[in-house]
Formats: sequence, structure tokens, C-alpha cells
Amino acid sequence: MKPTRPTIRDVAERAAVSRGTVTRVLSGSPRVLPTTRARVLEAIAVLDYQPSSIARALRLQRTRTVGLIVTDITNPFYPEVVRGFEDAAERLGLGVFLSNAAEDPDREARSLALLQERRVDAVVVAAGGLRHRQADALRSFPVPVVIVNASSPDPRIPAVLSDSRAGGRMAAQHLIDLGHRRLVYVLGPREADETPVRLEGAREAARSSQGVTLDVVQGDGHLSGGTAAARAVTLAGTPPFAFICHNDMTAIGAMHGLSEAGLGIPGDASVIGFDDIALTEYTVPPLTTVAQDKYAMGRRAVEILDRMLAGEAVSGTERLPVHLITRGSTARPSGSVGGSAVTTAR
Amino acid sequence: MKPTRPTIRDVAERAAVSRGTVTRVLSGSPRVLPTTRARVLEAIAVLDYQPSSIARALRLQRTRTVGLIVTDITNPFYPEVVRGFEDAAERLGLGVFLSNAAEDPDREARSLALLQERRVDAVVVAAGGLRHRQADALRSFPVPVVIVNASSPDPRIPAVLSDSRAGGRMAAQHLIDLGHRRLVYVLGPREADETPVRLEGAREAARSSQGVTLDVVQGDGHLSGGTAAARAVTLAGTPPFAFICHNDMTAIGAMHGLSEAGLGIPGDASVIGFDDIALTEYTVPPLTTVAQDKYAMGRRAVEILDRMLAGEAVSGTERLPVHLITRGSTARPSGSVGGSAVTTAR
DNA sequence: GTGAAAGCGCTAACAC
DNA sequence: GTGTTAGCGCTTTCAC
Repeated sequence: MKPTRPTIRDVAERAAVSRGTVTRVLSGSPRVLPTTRARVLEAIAVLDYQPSSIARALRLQRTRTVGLIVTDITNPFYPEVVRGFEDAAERLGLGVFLSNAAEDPDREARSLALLQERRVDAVVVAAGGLRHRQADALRSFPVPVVIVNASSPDPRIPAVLSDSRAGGRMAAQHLIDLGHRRLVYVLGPREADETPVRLEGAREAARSSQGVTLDVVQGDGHLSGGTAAARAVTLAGTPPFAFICHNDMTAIGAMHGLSEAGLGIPGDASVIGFDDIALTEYTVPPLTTVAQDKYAMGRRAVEILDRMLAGEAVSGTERLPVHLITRGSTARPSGSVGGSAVTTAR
Repeated sequence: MKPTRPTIRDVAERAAVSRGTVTRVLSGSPRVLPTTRARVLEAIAVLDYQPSSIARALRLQRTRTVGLIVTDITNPFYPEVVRGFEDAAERLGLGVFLSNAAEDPDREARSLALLQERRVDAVVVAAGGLRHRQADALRSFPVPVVIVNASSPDPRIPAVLSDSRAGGRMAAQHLIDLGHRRLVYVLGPREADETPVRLEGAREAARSSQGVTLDVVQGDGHLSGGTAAARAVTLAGTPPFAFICHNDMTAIGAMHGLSEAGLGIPGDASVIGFDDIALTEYTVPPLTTVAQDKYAMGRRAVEILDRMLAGEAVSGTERLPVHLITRGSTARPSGSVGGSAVTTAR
């Protein structure tokens, strides 16, 4: 029942060599006689020996393991980041300790402690924003840290984000080009660092066009927040509406709220999201959105972290390009004056 | 830059005790003088000492870590399972090594090897179905294994699933009660173990009602498969349609395909899903579905595993109850004869 | 090219 | 009640 795994010692005995020699074979050292190497490899195969990464880690003082803390794996934005991260990590032979913080700061703190105990070589935090306490913990973290999707809490901690300002600008400009004049921006959760940046991009576009207004309502990054925002706006105003949403989930929630209110999309209201999650093609109507390269964000985090593990001092914020994907949820406002409505297109 | 972490030795020196005593304090042994304990605790606090789980694992020959392999974290079904799993694991002081296999069997195999190297104490595989090679690997796995959402490949490996047969039955019965007579079942991916069970449940309901037919079309568990299935069916037949879908993603895809074909839901076609992912409330119309208790599945897996870690021999398949949630995507077929259409309701 | 031996940080058995 | 010690499985000098 408990057949106690073979150790390096078993391999050494079976191959009639010393433990040191087994290690040399394992690490591919050239200073081993081919016949010896063959004997060792055979013993390894016969015994189905797998070196203990635990013992190795103790000896080497590094685990070749990194921690990845995700605020909320339920948010469809993150799984794609995780995939990019895991793929890249695997290529480098790094194990990934994935932890889902479920949007709970305490849980996030405990994850951090756990990862520290497990002696991960580095930590990546993928979150919409860091809380103060978290930021402090990360600053004094004993191993390299990389942030994904949130601002860096410290100049020495690198961060990977999207070009949110350009994204916000694209979204607003798209609606403006269609002829919309009264835009509504549905914010993300208060702690999301990128919300103000996206909003600023949208403001830029609005400012540079004649007679365009931009209202702002709070959201929470979830379906329900989008729905609530749409309700509030439809109650207060009259169509046509033009919504720029913090993310796709918010946008889907908003479309739901608009439908509830009996409004047609894109007839009475245009809606634009952010992220380009898989679902956007399948909503009714399909959602126009600003696409983030989620997979690349995960991959990039690993690349940065790899350089840090090699001892290089990396810092600064890296912003990946975004692009607009036009689908059915945005259109010329009903009752608009056709092509002439486009006043500021470049 | 590399301030070398404090070890138990540092704590011992600072508290002027032996390392053994520090261990005793750490493990809460009663055989320690209160004043000594206090000195040790202070030293720990001052040095910010965190015991190395690596060294401890080497010594104890157990890591208090379990591996959780998820076929595809992109499928919204799994994150909820993961949450239930992580919450329960944390309560037991178990670390979770989460691995996303991205539906790639090779990756799954490599994850398994990695987890073995890292010496996890147990492994849980959450997947729609196991491939043969995987099943073999699990059978001969050196530590306890629990399966979630797929059939057990071996009588000694416990599995946690939902009561899929009842779910299939409920779904079909609901449509029959509404007056539908020609049902279409959209299958999941071929490797999904539960597809035939759910189908069998639906068949049972269909058989026990006069004049009800049940057609079957292939799906793949994804949005695109649902869309393709809907296209095929709408081309071949005439409304009203009644779709039972393997899961919610399939159902959302199917609704998309139906809309494309110009059909109204639920006017021309009723659609019912399986899983009850968060999104179902927000589709247009909201999706009727058979809800699985995903969180409980994750939690249950940990409970089982905990008993196995305690040396208990656990086996057998456990099936958790499901329930029907009626929303807007299902309705009486247009042109049906009203209440009298309900012939077999109990 | 290979072996011997020390030691990574921890716990548990045995002294006292 | 506390100290001492061996050893978990591995890698890496240092000899030869």
C-alpha cells in the first residue's frame, strides 16, 4: 500500500555507482563515461525514479515554482491570462502555484503567506487593483513580484497592462464616428486601477469632438453592475443611448438591463465592452468591444519574471496594444442624420 | 538584496533555546514552559520567521499540498468547482497546486508528472471525461486520487458527480409538460462521460409520455457546437423546436444559431441548458437550466480526499442532487393547445 | 571520470 | 521541560 518511492540512493546502488554520479547524469554533465551513463539511465527507467523536487529545492534554495494569484478566476478575463502564463512557464520548466483569491483581500493575503511558506521563486498578482495592505506586502516580498492588469505599487515592481487609454479613446471615437453625441461611461469597480485611464481616453476623444458629452455612472465589473447602470440611465434619459462599459461582463449586464427596459440594441442603444471574452461573439446582438491580448499579458509576465530570476533588475510598466472589434451592438443612432453625423473622424 | 531568510536555528539562538524547543512551540506541544514559549514566540515575531515547508516536507514525507487538474478553466463550470475546492482545502490547511490542462491530454499528462515530482499528497482531476492513457496513469498513481465530473476509471478511485440522469429527466419532462412533443438533445463532447447519462434521463421522460420523440445531434460543449447544432436542426425541420443542451455554453450557442435563423426564443424554440453558470440569468432571454451544485462538488472532493489522507479507504461514486431553474428560454410551443397539452405531469 | 562527505531546514526519538 | 542528534533526498565541493 505504501511502496515508498525510489530515491537517488536506490538508483545509485542498482547502477553500482555513487549518488554523485547519478546527479551528474541527471544534470547532463559531460564528465560521465557513456557506459556509466547508460547504466544509470537504465536503473532510473527500471525503478521509475523521479527526483524529489522537495529535496532538490532544499539543497538548491530555489523551487523553480512561481505563484500566480488571480483576484477572481470567475471573471472570464483571467482564464485566458492564466493560459498564457502557464504555457510560458511550462516552456521554462517552471511550476505554477495558482491561487484564486475570489476577490477577497484576506484570502489574497493568506495566499501570499502560503506561497512564501512554499518558497516560490517569484509571485505574479493578476488583479484589477491592489489594496493598500496588499501593496505593502508585495513591496516587502522576499522574491520577485510582477503585477498584471493593475498599477505597480512600487517603482521596483514591474507591471503588465493594456494600453487602456488608447482603448478608451477607440471606444468613444467609434461611437462618435457613428454619430452618437451623448455617451455614457459605465465605470468598473472602485478598486480597478485601469478604470480612470480608460475613462480618460474616452474623455480625450469626447473633448476633441464638437458637442459630445460624456456622462459617468458607477459599475462593479460584474453583470449585475452593468444591469443596474443601464436601469439608472434609461430611467433618467431618453434614447438613443451609447454605453461604453468597463468590461464585457458589464456590457452584457447593461444589454440585459436595456432589454428589460424594452429598448432595442443597437436601435435604441449602442453598447461597447472591453476585454473581448469568448462570449462576446455569442451575445444578442454580438458585442462590439476593445480587445485586450489576455494571453500575451500572461506570457509577458513570465518573460519578465524569468529575467528577474536571472538576476536582472526589471521595472517599469509595460502596456500591450489593444484593438477595436466591431460587432452588432453598436450602430448609428436612430434618427441621426446619416454620414454627415461623422464630424471628427480622422 | 538577498537577505537570506531566518531559519529555525536563528530563532533558537535568539531565544536562547535549542531547535527542538522551537519545534515544540511551533507544533503547540504542551511540554514547554510558558516563559520559554513566550521567548520563542517573540523571537519568531521579531525575525519574521516562517518555517520552510520545503524542509518540513522533506522531513515529514508529506507536503500538505494537493494537486487539482482542471481540463479547461475557460469553461465557466470549473471556476466555481475550484472555489469550493480551495475554500475547503484552506480550512484543512492544504495548499492547492492548480493546473489548467486546457483540454490537451499531453498537457494533462505533464501536469500529472509535475505534481508527482512536487510530491503532492493527493490529486483531484476535474474533467468531463478521462482519456484512456490518463485513466491508466491515475490508476497507478502513488497517492490518493479523486475524480470530479467524470466517471471513475477504477473501483478504488472515488468520483463526485451530479445526478445527471435525474437532470436529463427533469429537462425533458419540463419541455413535455409545456406541451413540446419533438425534443432535440444536443450532446456534449464525445469524451464527456455524463452525456449518455443525461441523455438516458431525457429518454426515460420521453418514453413515459405519449407521442414524444427525441432526436439527438452532436455538440462539443462549447458555444460553437451549440450554434452548429441549432443550424443543422433548423435547416432540417420546422418550428416549434425544443432543445435540451448538454450544458449552458452549448445552449447559449444554440440560442445564437436560432436567432441567426430568424427564430424567436421561446416563441419558435425552447432551449434548456445544464450547469447554471452565472451568465444564464443574463442571456436574452434568460436561460432555463438544470443547476449543478458546482461549489459543493469541489468541497466534497476535498472532504473525500481528507478521509483518504487519513488512511481511510474511500471508493465509489457520489452523485449530488440537481434542480431545475425555469427562466425565459422555455415556453409552451406556439400553436399548442393550451393547458391540455400537459398530459403526463405528475 | 568517480567517490566521499557535508549540509540545505526541519522534526522526532532519545537522553537527562 | 529541554538539549542533542540522526536523517529526510538531493547537489556540490574536494579528493583521487
